[in-house]
Amino acid sequence: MNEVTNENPKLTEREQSILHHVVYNYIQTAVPVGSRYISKHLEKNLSPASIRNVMADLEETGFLSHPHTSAGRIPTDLGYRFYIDYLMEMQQLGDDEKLRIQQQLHQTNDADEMLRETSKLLGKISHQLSIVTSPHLSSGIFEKIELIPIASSKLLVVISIRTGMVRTIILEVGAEVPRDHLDQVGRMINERLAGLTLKEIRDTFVDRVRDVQNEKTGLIRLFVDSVDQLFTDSKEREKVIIGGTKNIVDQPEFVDPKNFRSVIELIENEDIIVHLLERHDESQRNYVVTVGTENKEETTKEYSFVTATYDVGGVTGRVGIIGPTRMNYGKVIPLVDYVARAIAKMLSS
Amino acid sequence: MNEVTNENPKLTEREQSILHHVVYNYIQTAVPVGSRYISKHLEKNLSPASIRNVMADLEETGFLSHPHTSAGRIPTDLGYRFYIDYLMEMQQLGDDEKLRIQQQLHQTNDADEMLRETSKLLGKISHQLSIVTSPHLSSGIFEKIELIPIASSKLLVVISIRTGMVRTIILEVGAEVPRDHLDQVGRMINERLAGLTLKEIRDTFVDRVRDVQNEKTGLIRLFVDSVDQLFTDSKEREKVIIGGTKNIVDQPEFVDPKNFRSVIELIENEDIIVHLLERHDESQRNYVVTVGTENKEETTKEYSFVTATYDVGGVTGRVGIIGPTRMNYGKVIPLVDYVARAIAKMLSS
DNA sequence: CAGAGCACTCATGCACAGCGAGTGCTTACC
DNA sequence: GGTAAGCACTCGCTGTGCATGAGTGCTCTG
Repeated sequence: MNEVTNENPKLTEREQSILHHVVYNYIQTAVPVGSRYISKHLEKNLSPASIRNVMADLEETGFLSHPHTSAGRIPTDLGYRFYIDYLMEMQQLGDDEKLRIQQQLHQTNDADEMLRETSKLLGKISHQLSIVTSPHLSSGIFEKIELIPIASSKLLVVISIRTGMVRTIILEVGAEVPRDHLDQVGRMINERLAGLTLKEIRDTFVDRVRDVQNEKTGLIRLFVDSVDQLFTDSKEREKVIIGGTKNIVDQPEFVDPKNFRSVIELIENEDIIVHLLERHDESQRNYVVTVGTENKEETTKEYSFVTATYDVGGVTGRVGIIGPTRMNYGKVIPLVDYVARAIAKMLSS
Repeated sequence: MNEVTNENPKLTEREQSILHHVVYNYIQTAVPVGSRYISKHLEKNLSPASIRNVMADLEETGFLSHPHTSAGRIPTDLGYRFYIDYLMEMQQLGDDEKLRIQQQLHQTNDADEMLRETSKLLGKISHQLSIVTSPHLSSGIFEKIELIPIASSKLLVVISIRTGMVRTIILEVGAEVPRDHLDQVGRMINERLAGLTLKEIRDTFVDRVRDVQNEKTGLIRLFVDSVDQLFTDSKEREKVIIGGTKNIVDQPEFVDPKNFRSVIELIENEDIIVHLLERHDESQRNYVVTVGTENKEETTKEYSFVTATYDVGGVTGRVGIIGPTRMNYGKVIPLVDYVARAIAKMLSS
């Protein structure tokens, strides 16, 4: 754990080594780490005083800080960032953990429940809060629509996505629409929307049916009005599964009830999380880590997010964990990454 | 608030009056109440010493206790029970609160979201944890079934309930089944199950289709095998919506992190709550209150539950709140009751 | 530039005292 | 016999003072 793994721009080797130790130890113990301690554990023998000099430099550069005069140093968000990018070694995932994850995934074949349970497990293994979003259907490709009358004024709309997912919505229709007319409208929609993604449909549906907009039963008009409801996964708005609250409160940061509040705030306010996940989604890389203030939100400025995308034929979702910035990134990142791949594999089979 | 509202068996009028004061004040302040305080506020002038005597009696009978020698008295579960049954006055619900509830209910027409938001509001108004269960379909009456092929090996089953609710399930069928055969099977099932509740169907489906069990495509066999999945509301198992965590942590009992843990335990372990709600369901009365140890569960022995049923044409669900035994029953009970009625009205329209 | 020495700063823990709320008990009164 | 007054006692809570120790910053020397 002491080698510097990657090349990097700004810091001398000694500075890096000491920063590494500070971050590593602080992550393990949650106690500010002092010069004496590092002096003892550093392979290269340096006196505490020398180390203090380096530390002071690192503090000036913005990688470290200390809570009060006579306390050890703790990493700043910038310090964590440097640690993650250049110093940290990924920890291999244990075989037993892999096994637990696989078992959990195969325990049920209800996708929703699978995600929920996996979320719980993720929380348990990482001792953090875990988040899982249901697959976004937006980028899924439309296969076909079916219209089934189920009561005089109710219409069941079934939309199939190419990967095999299905979405059903109930619409209120003004008056009863004859079966053959329904079939006819259905056929027409199927022809016009074939091969598009749901997102494309949302954006262009009005144009695509403009010529038939005034069709007699008002059905097309109803569809136009409900296009958001129909082609937006209702789950997208709210369905972020949060689990593992029990685990995160064991973290030493939560002896202070103030932090307690903030985590509950986070759990209740799913919007914040959804918002942040969207930003993660824009990234190209497979997994994304944001540290503390890097997520602009005030509420989350003391938390880090590690998320990864799972992709099932264009339909994607996210899994990840949330925890105090002082988190074991080296362990959590491979874990999240592994779970994401496992879910993708599971869902595509 | 000082009149004794109901007749009751065991206690003298003075004892009741004092018990009333102790419980009432403790609910308001969360501070053990002493004899001196009561002496000052009691309309009938009694010295602290006399009140202490009565209190000692009440303690012996099991209605009061005190945490340590030099502290005031706090009610036991039994004390709360007596208070609820005989002493308490119901508080009228404020017009503004009624308004907020009505507004919330009409904000969306998605039933699930409506319940979720109402739960949040209930938590906010009561400053407690709120629980809402989705309607149990079990006692709903089957209206019709429809079978729609959506992919070569997938079948969408749509089950309508008389009150207008609809449940959709996707089944994997071994091989493709021709459309006309599907229709034929659908018609048959519709005939045989008409007018039954889902629960009855679950219990007797096998018998009702025994004669056609070996029909060529294996469709009936598939239905028999999946009867639980088809006719049990998937939501029944898990769908209890818990909201208002943010509010309950403001309660003074949660300055102790130990209690914090227990409430999180409760939230994560929905099973416990579901289990308790089942017990509440058996009650005949419209609303049910259980205090502390009255719910046998170890985890909930410091919490009280107030729940009420909402009933939409035989399909029922529960709404309620959970909080420390020291809760404002006089306010919470009418609130829960009102919300239950409002939801029922909302859903049946 | 490394390291030793030293003064200084704080957080933490502990013991101790004082306060005040409240009780229980005894005794006196009507 | 119920009511009240007096008094000693208990116990939690708070504030203070003090010792401890970890850790720093700075300076000076090799």
